[in-house]
Amino acid sequence: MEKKKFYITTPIYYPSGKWHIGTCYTTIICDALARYKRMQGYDVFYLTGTDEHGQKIQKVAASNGVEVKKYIDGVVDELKRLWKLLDISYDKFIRTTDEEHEKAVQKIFNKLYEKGDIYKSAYEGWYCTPCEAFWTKTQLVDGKCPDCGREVELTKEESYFFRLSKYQDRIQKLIEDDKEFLQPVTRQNEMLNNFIKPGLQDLCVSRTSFDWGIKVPFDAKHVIYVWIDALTNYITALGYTGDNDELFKKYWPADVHMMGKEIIRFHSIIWPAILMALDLPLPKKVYGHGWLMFNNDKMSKSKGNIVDPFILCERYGVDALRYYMLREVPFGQDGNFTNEIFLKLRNSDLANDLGNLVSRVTAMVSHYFDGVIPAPTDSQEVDRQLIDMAEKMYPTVTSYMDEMRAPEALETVFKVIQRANKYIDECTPWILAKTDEGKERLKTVLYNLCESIRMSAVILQPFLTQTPSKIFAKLGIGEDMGLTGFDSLQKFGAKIDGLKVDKGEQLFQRIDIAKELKVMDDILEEQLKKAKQAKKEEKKVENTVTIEQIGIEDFAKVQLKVGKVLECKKVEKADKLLCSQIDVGEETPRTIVSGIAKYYTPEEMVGKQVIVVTNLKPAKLRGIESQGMILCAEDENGELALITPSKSVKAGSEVG
RNA sequence: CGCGGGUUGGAGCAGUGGUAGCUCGUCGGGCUCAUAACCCGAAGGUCGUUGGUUCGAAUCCUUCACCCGCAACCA
Repeated sequence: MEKKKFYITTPIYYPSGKWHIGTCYTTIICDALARYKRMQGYDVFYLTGTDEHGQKIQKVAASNGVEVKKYIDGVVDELKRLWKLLDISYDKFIRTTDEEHEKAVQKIFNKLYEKGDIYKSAYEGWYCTPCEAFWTKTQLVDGKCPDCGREVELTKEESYFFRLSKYQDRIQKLIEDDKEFLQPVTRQNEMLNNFIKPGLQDLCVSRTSFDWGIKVPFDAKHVIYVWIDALTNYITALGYTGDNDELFKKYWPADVHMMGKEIIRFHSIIWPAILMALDLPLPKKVYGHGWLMFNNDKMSKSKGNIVDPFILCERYGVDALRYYMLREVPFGQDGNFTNEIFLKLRNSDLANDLGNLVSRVTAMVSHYFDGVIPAPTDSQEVDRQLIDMAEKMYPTVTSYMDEMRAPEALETVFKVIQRANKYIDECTPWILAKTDEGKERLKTVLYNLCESIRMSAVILQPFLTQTPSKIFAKLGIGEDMGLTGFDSLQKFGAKIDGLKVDKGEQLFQRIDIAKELKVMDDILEEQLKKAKQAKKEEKKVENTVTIEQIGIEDFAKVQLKVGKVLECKKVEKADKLLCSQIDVGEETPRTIVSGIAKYYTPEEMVGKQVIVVTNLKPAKLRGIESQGMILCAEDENGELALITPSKSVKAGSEVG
């Protein structure tokens, strides 16, 4: 009989900067799932890769003064090194710059074009410059902007569009009817209410504003935009439209697309629509997991609040990191990463519970039976509980893993490990060892312990990649003995007696948490400094490269005046906007809307002197016309600070 | 009233109508095989607020407050 297949994917990552621990999270979950399924006998295909096109990459590479492909190659090499370090068992690593992929994307684009699902059009809209909005003819009121009532301009910009609207009904039905498709369920309503029900717009799938991408096959001016370029990797990686599409025939549709919650929208709406247009089966599941926060703050490259996974692995081991990721982030919710919890978890679960259990058991086998695992002789009621738990472990873990609940799966295993520790106390081997009668009983006790450890190690293999084999080595179990596969978990009582244990080194050294925390803080601080430095450099480059010098006559075009805030209130339904009445020395005060509500309260604003750009074209913001702009300084974190004259100056005074 | 989620012992969470539970931390005890580990016990909560339904509400309905996502907005 042919093996059942299992196709699992991570998103393809964007190589615009350094890799961090959040990137590892998705990939490690997928890896555990992939390994789990392999051990269950599935024919698994695990895909990951990188999304390498787009304007941003082009820019980043330019600011580093490197050729684009060269720059990406460097970052991708680093990523592959990271996956190697973390024992990621992917079957294929796809890059959107792979020739195969590029060809396939062009074919797909063609196909959709021929079918009529991609069409060339223009933003044949009437553009209202102040509102920065396109309107269709029917939306116009008396031929003018429905928002601000001003003249609009007929603008045309050519683009290719994907007929997403055509698939609206099918997508809605998919999400409403197939409860398995989008997980977790809470996301289903979010998608339906926010995006699908309001109506899906056709999607612009080409750009002319940059050229780092795959060309539209029949119109070289246009570059294919991310939707069709990136999402299709899941099928092009299998050879779809290629010379050899055996993999595609075998593995598609995907069993799981795993991803962070920020991109489920694209995977649950756009991607299925593309597949529908191609007449291909849809993936069985799109799973959006939560984010891994760092100290309850969103991880971000620019903030520099990232823990370098290379450092973590080096200092504390791959398994410690894998364990954290798989154990700590609950189903469908955000998890939190802190150095302290990381170290505590490593100490308590891995060192104290698991490591120490293995130590004490192997030590006893060595002391009392010359290192040879004894055969069990009798069975008592106390043994029952331990054996029961060990036997139930595999079915329980399986049912959790089927729902992708690694935290609960691991919890199940560690319950057995804890039970084994308790079992030792209940049986008091050190007392048994003192009498002949006791020693007979001790054989059974130690056998039971060794067998529990073996079973736990077997089941831990998809999660931890180093520890289980170390445990097998300690128990004298070789790979070819048939004692390390899932089939050996059906029954407690494998033939391990007679094997020679080797106490060897501790599995996990305990860590002095206070001391290590300090070390990590220092490392982090170092990183922060570097991040800031890098940011500065970037700014410098920007300033010298992209900002051209202007003459005084250009500057004179901008009219700046001192204004005094008379009134200020929040703009309803907008959490960034404040609306102020500002006296700039004119007859009536001006109404100015600014995006500073996060940093200033209306009360604070009143009475303040500010610098106002007075000859800026008015713009309508949230329905209020803003007649100018208040100047603010913005730091690298995006924090805003008002610019104020250092002395009180008459309202309306010129600035310049 | 844009959509959705949340508010439970010091911390992090589980618990959808019937004696309030888990992990960590704290305190006390036990043990010595083991990595100062392991095992046992205790303290600690009027389950955000208001009103209601019910024999009975953390759980259902209602009021308000605060927090967090997403969306919008950010000249």
